[in-house]
Amino acid sequence: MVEQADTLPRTPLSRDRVLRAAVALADEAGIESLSMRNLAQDLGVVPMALYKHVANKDELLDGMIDVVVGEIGAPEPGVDWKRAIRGRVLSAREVLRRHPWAPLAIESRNMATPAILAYLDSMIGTFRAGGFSVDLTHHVMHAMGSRILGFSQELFDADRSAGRSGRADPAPPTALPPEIAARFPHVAEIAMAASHDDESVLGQGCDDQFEFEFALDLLLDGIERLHRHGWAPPRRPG
Amino acid sequence: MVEQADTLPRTPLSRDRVLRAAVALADEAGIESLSMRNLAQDLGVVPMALYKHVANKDELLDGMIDVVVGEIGAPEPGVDWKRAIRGRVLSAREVLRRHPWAPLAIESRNMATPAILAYLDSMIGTFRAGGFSVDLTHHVMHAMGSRILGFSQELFDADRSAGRSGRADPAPPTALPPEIAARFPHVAEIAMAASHDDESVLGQGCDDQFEFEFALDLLLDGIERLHRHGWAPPRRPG
DNA sequence: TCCCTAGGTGTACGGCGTACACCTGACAGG
DNA sequence: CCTGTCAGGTGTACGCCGTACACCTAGGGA
Repeated sequence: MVEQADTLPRTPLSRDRVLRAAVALADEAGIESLSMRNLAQDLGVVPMALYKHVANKDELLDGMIDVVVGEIGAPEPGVDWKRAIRGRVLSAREVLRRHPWAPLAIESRNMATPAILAYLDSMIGTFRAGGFSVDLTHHVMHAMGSRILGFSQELFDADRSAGRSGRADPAPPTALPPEIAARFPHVAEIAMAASHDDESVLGQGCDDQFEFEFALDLLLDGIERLHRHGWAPPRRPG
Repeated sequence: MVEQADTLPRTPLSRDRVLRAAVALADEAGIESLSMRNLAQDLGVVPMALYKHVANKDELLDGMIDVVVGEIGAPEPGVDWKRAIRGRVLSAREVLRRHPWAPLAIESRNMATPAILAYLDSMIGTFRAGGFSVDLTHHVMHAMGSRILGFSQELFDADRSAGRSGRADPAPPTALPPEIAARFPHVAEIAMAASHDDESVLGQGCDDQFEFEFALDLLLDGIERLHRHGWAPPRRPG
């Protein structure tokens, strides 16, 4: 109770302060406790005040996701692609362990936030720099799914977004906006290649079924190999 | 408008009718339109009537998941493990394409529903019958994640449930209840093996980090092999 | 006949997101 | 110094949500 008279000016709200408080609240009390009202109370402010800094709760969630994804460190330079990807994914996982609500939040949204695009772009860049073709990079990104973000989930699964607003969702498959394509060149490259004939944006122009089977067979082949080579568990500390 | 006078007795409600109507509503209008009120209206009944058949909305969701998972066909008998798993997963995926809301619903819940356990048990049984050790089966199930249910997600990820109710969640790691163990012997076997020293139930007694890295390395090794062998895209129709 | 019970009803409560009108204090231009 | 503007915090209110609780009602066994 070091708080002095209520006349002293509280640090003024800002989008950043709102987002950080929201992340903290979700971390501590669980995502289901994150209501505009609770968040406002934490900030010592009336609920409607938040709407001067975020458009609505969905945008708040997007902002929170960006805060979290922004915590994932940059890739260590000068290492081979495999080590780079591995290290980055494990670091992403570490971040998400601090924000257990984040995976579900990420999955339940469109996930085209700037921070996520930047992260994916850098991941794609790592594969490309390792000599992967655009096609193989594309499939491999699908195969890793959200594991690339430290958990597991199909990225860009058209079905998922359909699940949120009925099967209709006749939103036109708008092409990647130019300013996005400019900022995330590797994402753009893959989006281009995937839309080779008619379709466009990620998740629309690429063959979901193909991607799924590609990942599935990659896993099954790996599993078969382990099996045939007589895989045995490493000694666990005991 | 073939409906006759409002005196004629509507088909009486039943848990099954409620669940099926809920699935239909979620399929058609999206999961976010599934409210007890909307569902009741669809059934020509007052909202509170539903509570005579489901305890609450969470239980309703669990029931819906079971309906969906129950739609996944049985494995075709007499084929090798790889073909069996592959076929079953693709059939699961097909089912989930009809219920796009289901993956998120499954992930957001505890997913210990009977139908899911039965499905997993049968999958585990397929691996075991193919000669996989208990350990390898365990890791491989983790590696496939929810892809085994036709989409992607870590099964039994302790972090995920923690995300729902704060980090506390001091729910005791209750051992697999005997009646469950009896009904799902393969699940029980893996749970047993995973709790070799002290911990118990799935997701508690197994080393999350180990499982994650196992899956990650399985993927990376597979990817590396594709890369080294000069993978090229199959000819696409067009 | 009477009562029990399964199952549908009606009302009400507290919480949610947020539209909209309002206030207020800092600051720029005259 | 006055005054208009406007960013940003406030208060009220609306329509949703899940669901507790008391109630009614029809059918069926004792």
